[in-house]
Amino acid sequence: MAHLQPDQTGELSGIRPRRNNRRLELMRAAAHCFVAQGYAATTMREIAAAAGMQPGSIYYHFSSKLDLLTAVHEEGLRRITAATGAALDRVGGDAPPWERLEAAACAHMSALLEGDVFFTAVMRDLPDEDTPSRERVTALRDDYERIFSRLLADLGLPRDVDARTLRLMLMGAMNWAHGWYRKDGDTPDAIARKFIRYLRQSLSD
Amino acid sequence: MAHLQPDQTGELSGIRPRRNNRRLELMRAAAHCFVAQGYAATTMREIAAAAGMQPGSIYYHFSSKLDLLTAVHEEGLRRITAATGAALDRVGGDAPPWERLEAAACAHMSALLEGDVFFTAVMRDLPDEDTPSRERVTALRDDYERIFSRLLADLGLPRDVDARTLRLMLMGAMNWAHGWYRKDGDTPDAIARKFIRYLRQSLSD
DNA sequence: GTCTATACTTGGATAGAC
DNA sequence: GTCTATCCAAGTATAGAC
Repeated sequence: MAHLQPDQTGELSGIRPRRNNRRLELMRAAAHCFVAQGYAATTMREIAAAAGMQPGSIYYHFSSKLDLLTAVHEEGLRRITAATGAALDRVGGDAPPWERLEAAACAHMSALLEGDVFFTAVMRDLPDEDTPSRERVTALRDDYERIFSRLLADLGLPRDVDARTLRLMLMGAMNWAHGWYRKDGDTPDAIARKFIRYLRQSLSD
Repeated sequence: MAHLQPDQTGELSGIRPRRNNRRLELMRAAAHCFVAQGYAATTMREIAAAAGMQPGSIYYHFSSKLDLLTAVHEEGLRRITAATGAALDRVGGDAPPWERLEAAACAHMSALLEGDVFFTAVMRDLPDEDTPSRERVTALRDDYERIFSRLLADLGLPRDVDARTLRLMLMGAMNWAHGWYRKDGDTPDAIARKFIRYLRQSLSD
């Protein structure tokens, strides 16, 4: 009871930030590889090299490659949920609904395109192998998407607008951007604001 | 000269539809595997089994796994370009621009979600390995995307709308749909029409 | 054109020293 | 907690018969 729930990474919660230090480095190295080449194409040797350790050493921290992928996804989803929530807190609960949606979209795009690799890894390839751990990841995904569901519900959309399809449309547009985003073009925020603007006028009544 | 350009698949052009018959079956089997699991996770043995042949037999038709992927992508891009072009012909060159865009979006979504697997394989994972063949695939991709660029240019958008970002937004929304589409929900056409509608009013000036 | 058989390489994972 | 060494399975690709 004294320690609450010891966080798996020791980073988000701020509790015990130094313990299991290499575990998080390992996850970050893996996330980089997964983003660059995809999960299946990434080898444990590559991950080990990226983390500056020997392949065998990975298995002290993770029981399998799939276990490592799961950890990366959980971390990524936890972070993106926290980042978007923080952005919403910053803009305030009584800000206009479209402004709140824009804030969330900006947070999502910044995280996906310029933030930590954990976010990006989540969107690159979801673990399609049927594993017990997949349920947890799916649950976290659902939690995150619910943020956007609520924001859309608050817009007071016209009755002939299907909020679910609209949400999937927006999320698809955002997530696909990691395939074409270039650092010398629009910033993630600018892209997000354009997306919202292109939807806004037609639907705000 | 008599045969014009002998088509690589013998299917699209209508010339010599029976020759190299198994080659196309093989490509289709491979496309199925690539869509289901991704390129890297797919093995030559699986492809062979799906095509009803022995692993070694593949190499009579294709020199490598990457060669097979390239062929699948080229075929998919050739087909989606043809299908979208045909849909535009059907709706007519002097139809209203938004109607033409809708027709193209419907063709794209139908192809991606319910059409031949070749289309879908193209969107699942692009060949990121640097290979000479990648240039050809990229060129075909560019050709296809140019169709949408032209359609958007014809809309006569307000000056403060960035046509490129709008195109990428729409393409992202569409391509991401293959991750959430269910046969018991909206049809591909219905989804495409919603997407277009949610963009239309705000932007038609 | 397809098969069988197999060469050769790479990958995930383990064992045990330190 | 990390390393070295290694096992074993699985992968791509080839050779040659039919």
